[in-house]
Amino acid sequence: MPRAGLAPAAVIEAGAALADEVGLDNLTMGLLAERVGVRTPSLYKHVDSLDALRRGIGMRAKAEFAVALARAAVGQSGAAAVHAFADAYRAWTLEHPGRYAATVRAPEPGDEEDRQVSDESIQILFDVLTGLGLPESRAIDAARALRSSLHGFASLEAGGAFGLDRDVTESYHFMVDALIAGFTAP
Amino acid sequence: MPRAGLAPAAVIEAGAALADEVGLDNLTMGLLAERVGVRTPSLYKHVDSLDALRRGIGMRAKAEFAVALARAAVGQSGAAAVHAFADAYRAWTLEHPGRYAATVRAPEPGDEEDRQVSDESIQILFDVLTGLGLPESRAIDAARALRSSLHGFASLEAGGAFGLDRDVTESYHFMVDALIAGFTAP
DNA sequence: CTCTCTGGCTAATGCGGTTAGCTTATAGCT
DNA sequence: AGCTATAAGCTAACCGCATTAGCCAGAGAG
Repeated sequence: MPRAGLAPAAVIEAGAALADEVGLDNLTMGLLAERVGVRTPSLYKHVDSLDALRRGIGMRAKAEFAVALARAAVGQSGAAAVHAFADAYRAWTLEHPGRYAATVRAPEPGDEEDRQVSDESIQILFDVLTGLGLPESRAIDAARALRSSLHGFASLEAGGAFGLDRDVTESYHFMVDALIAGFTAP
Repeated sequence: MPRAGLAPAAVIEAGAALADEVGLDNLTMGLLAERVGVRTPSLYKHVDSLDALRRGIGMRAKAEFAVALARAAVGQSGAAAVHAFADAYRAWTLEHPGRYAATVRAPEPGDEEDRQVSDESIQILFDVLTGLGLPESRAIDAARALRSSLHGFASLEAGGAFGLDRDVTESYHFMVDALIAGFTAP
């Protein structure tokens, strides 16, 4: 009987791809096993549990997401950097809905590895916002506001909550513009 | 053997309360059955399925949420109305996390009853925003933006994503202020 | 070539949702 | 009050999915 030649990283990667296709909530050990050409129990030789699989997908996704965000914002400054960041944010979530859902889970308390990866995107967000010239005391507020808005928009869009005909991309740009204007207002 | 005297509405209500306690995702037929003092299969005399239960909780919650929002905003106008709306939004979600999670699910296509209840909150949101004197063409954009931001904030806060010490309520007010300023900016 | 380690498999457990089919409390009628 | 039909509850059973136990063989190290 030939081996499938799996490795934990390959299982996580396949899981991430599958999550994008069927949704993180519908990701099942049986489905993933079929995808990688193996029987369900064999997966446990590579991942500890379904929960561990989700954590692995989440950490991998957080790292990929941070790279995409950084690449988009690099070389830009001020409002343009914020827009580039926001556009990359939305594009990535639309392209990788399953991965994105996995990135939303906050790390378990004490999970240093996860916390570190999670902080990467936050750091980029901070860097982008400091380019707006915000006073130090408002940086955290602005970061929370922008993150909430982008996440909420992505979450609602993915859930099909924007029924009206009006162009969704335009609404997105309007929101980001409004936030930038509000951040830098007197 | 005495009857428990259940009714569908009572089951939904108990389910909503239980969802607030354990989280919508952890709401189980067995748990709810125990709560209402009945064996699991007996629940099916009152609700068609777990999914139907969630729909019922969602519709009930949407109606309650709309009432809370309307009550908060009534009699106010302009920015004050928006703040009252936003504060009521956050307070309600913190108080009813399970119910709130149930309100997020978009209605199934063709589910008129659900769609109608879902539209109530949206309508209140529109009414509050028109008080800002927005041009008609921007009303939808602003509604989407505010909803996204409030939902995203609530969602992240519930998920424990705001780790830093900085006061969360202040960040929330900052976000709402920024949006209002941005909406009404030139 | 052999030994060991490890990935893969089958069988089995347990939980959660759901269905089938029986039993009887209770409402409504006479 | 007695009779009956309906419907609420119950037990038994099924199915899907996560997970564990224990066996077997492929592949690399020597």
